[in-house]
Amino acid sequence: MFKLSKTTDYGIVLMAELASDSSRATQNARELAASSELPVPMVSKVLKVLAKEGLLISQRGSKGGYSLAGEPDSMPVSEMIRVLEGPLALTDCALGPARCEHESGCAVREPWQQISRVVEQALAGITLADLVGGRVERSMNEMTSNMLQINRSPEANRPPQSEQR
Amino acid sequence: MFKLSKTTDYGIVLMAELASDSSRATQNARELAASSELPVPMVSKVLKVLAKEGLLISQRGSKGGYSLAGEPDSMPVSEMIRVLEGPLALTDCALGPARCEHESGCAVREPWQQISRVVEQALAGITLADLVGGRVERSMNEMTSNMLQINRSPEANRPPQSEQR
DNA sequence: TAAATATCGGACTCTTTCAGTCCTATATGC
DNA sequence: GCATATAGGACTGAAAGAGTCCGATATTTA
Repeated sequence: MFKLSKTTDYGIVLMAELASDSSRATQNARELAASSELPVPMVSKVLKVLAKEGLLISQRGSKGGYSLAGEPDSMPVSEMIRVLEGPLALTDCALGPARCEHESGCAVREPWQQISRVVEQALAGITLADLVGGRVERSMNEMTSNMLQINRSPEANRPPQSEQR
Repeated sequence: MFKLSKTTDYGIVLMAELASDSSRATQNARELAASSELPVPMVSKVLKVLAKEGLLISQRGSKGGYSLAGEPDSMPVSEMIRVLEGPLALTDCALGPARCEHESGCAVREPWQQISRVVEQALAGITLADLVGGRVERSMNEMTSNMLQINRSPEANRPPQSEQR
């Protein structure tokens, strides 16, 4: 149905939970499960992934737990999605060349790659700080109107720049 | 893995196939399967959905087949995705209120709704004509830079964190 | 009218992914 | 040493995905 997995959903909720209460820099899985009203084993599983991928710092043993590995405003949503969900690609062939067996016949391969990249950039422009600060709505509306306005321009001259990452 | 289903992928390829060859306004499932190198039963299944949803016009009987229901430049990608994939919602709670059982506790519900909407708008800004005309890349790059510029508002000034492993 | 050709509307199967649980090993604080 | 955490798996049931197939209906052509 073109939606994120629950794992990713939970992961971002948990990150937001950690970011929203700076008085408790480190919280363990049980505490986070309680405050987010999510099942403990699932929370534990997600936190492990986030720690392994470097978005959280884990502390073992008694008095242990998890804390953010960086500042919320330097943690883009696209990064959380990437580590929990895998690389963003709207279709298989958007993952790169030689992924699609119908190379020659497919006319929409390159557009898909571009579109995937745009979605990723949109998600890269929103950080954890935006989520907990409620700043998303305003910037989103401006963003949207600008996007539509630009894409509705029928003819324009192509700037020969291609941005790769 | 946060990607579209093959059904949707096929559907857009088929729409593009129909849009790219205006000399044959109507093509049947077998012809479209041949030109797109996709299995016939699957192509047939997808075309049925697109016709039922009003994106294609179907003609039964001998000499029958499918044709576009409108002009390619008035067929946004978001619409094709919606009819084949269902309503776009990155998470369950983005589908609307009363979808999430953790209403009071969840701090990121509204941001998710906004983010979903932005992704949808991004996809609404690209039409079938863009796909077959290869116009996507140019407008996409402009769009992206504008989105990022806008979102980099007041206090959030930082280079995007790019974490490689 | 009869035959050939297409779509229409399902049901159906097989496979893969998802969501969630559970267990053992290891590290840490007191 | 013991209680408490995370680390890293394996494991299961449920659900969605991908693809096939069949009978019914509509249309063209001979």
